[in-house]
Amino acid sequence: MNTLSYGLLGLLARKSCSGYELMLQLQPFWQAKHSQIYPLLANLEGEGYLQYTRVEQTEKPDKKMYTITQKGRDALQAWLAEPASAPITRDELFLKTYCLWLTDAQAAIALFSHRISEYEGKLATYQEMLADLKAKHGNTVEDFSSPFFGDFVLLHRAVRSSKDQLEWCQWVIGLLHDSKSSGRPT
Amino acid sequence: MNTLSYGLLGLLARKSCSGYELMLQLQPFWQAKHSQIYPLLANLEGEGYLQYTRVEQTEKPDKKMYTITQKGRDALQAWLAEPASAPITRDELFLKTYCLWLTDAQAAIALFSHRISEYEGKLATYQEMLADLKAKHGNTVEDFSSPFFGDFVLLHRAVRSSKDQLEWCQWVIGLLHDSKSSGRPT
DNA sequence: TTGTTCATGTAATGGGTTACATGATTAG
DNA sequence: CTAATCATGTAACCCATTACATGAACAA
Repeated sequence: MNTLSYGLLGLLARKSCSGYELMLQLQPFWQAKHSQIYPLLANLEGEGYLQYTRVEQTEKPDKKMYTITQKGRDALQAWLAEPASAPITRDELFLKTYCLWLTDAQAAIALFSHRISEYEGKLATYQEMLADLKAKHGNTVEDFSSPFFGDFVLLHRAVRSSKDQLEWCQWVIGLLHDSKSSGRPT
Repeated sequence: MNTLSYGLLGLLARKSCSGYELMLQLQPFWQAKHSQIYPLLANLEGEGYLQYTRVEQTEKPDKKMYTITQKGRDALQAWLAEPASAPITRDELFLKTYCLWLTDAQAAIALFSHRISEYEGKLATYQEMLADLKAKHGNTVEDFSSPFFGDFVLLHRAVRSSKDQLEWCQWVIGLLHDSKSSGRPT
């Protein structure tokens, strides 16, 4: 059982979903393509952690609705009791930053500007999601026995780290401008 | 050519190193085991991006010192001109946070406390590294044509995001305490 | 008519970890 | 005596992405 499998169980512990829906819900906090999810679901079903029923739809393809079993819930509980392993971050921008001295100021600024425009969009999305959550479940988000508590703190994390990354990029660009004008007079 | 290969070229553009040294230097910003690095180095050497000489040592095993070639430098330059792809983060704590409602307050607090103690150590390490860098190269760190500029901004990033993660964990623990005492009176 | 959403799957390939393998020196 | 550091490599496996495959509805 790998981490993504537990992630799928965690989503299904809230409500039954199709593989496609699971993929969409998972996106913000764990990247995974459908080609990885479908085989895992089949496997989890084979091992008795999930069950599914085929739902026929008109005007849309049929889908498989997966439901967690008691065995699945037990496995989730056991996993939750263990400490989370350290996060893995792989950011190409870190490696490029390490090589900045090999390039010129314009190219360097372009690298960080590109990252800024990427993250401005992400930040806006997370902020909207957080506002929606507060509007709909404002009274329950701070009660940790509600599933919305998890959503609430995760969205806070996403907003926070997006802002942090943006600020860092802007700070670096500022340094690059200073270095360009004072360090190398025309 | 994958991202890690460019990372290795980036390290070797500063100074010649053995595979073992590359592995150690890479750790803080890109996780990679020696079993991944050695074959990549052999491949880069075969393609003409690197050269190596065997260095015999007394009291220590022999090592291969790799040096970047002009072809390697050209490849690095071309890679630097392209925008960095979006970072990938996989944090098991996110998935467990999503499932917090399934567990009790003590277990939840334990999860975040564990993460805090992990990151307190990391933060201290990064802060030390940054202090050392400033002590040794204080005058050059803000000149982007110096390799120390890259080190400087990367260490800033590491310190920043460690702090951000710690603050988030502490904030969540605060909410968990509040929820425990006010939401569920004894 | 071209692209997007919904919906599921398999196959091939690439990226990354764990385990296997060796061997000397040094610190606890 | 055991573990860690230095030093290199291979093999097996797992995890993840890209590409292949199908097909209907709907919007630009």
